[in-house]
Amino acid sequence: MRIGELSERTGTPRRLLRYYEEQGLIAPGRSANGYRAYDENTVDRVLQIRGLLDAGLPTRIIRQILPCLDKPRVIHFRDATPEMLATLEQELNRMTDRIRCLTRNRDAIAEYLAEVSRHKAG
Amino acid sequence: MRIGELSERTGTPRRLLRYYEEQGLIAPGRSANGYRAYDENTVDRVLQIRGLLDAGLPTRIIRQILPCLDKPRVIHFRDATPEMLATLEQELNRMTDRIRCLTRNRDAIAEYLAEVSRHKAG
DNA sequence: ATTGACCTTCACATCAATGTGACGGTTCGA
DNA sequence: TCGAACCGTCACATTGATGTGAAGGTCAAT
Repeated sequence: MRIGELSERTGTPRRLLRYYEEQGLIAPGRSANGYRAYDENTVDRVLQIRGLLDAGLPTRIIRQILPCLDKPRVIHFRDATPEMLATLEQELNRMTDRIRCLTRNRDAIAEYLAEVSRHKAG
Repeated sequence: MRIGELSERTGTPRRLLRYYEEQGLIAPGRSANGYRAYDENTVDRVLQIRGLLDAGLPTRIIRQILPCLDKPRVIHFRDATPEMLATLEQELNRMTDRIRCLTRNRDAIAEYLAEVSRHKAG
């Protein structure tokens, strides 16, 4: 598919699709006329990228973790350098921290809303 | 305490502590000489702010949700306008989305690391 | 063949979070 | 009283993610 369709299907401005490519997050082919050619699973990948960006990860990190998330999992042991593994472990920890923080605060908001609605009902 | 101590105890540059204040996230008093005076629980508040920022929330949103998270919970019903409640609910949903995304990807990284280490061991 | 809806690259603009440093006042200990 | 280590404001710079628009190529339908 071309960039317009991908943009529509992912709700992502074309500008950003090109930006993600520039950042090495996606790598579309090119058709004869020079247009970018995306395959079907790029849709999911873009959504995944956007989710991670929205969760505070910078493109630099996303670029590093994306290859580990491909299904079916194929491990390129060239890439699995000790530094890379250390980075991954560190990011994994940061993600866990984020999850904790988000969960705690989300639950607090939920409690607040529950209490407000209890008040209105009571 | 003054800004230096708060900075050290939260690992946050002074510049940012002033920025958070400018954004209405913290509101220190002032001592006679004009120095900012923070009380003890500002430490936790700053850590909470940093966590939320790191998880992708903008200061604008953090400013809105912080008052709902104060313990002990005191609901200022002036603030609980329908629009405010709608915003909170929406942010709650976005946070849930983020948690889902982070959890999924974190688990995938964990699996990847497990597989690599299985390979090294095997 | 022209129009309109695509696509391309390039470049400058914006916004939020953060870095950095200038310049000056305060406090405290040697 | 001097210097070091704080603090204050102000302001300009940077970085990453994004907005926007110009100038031009491609292609399908009329």
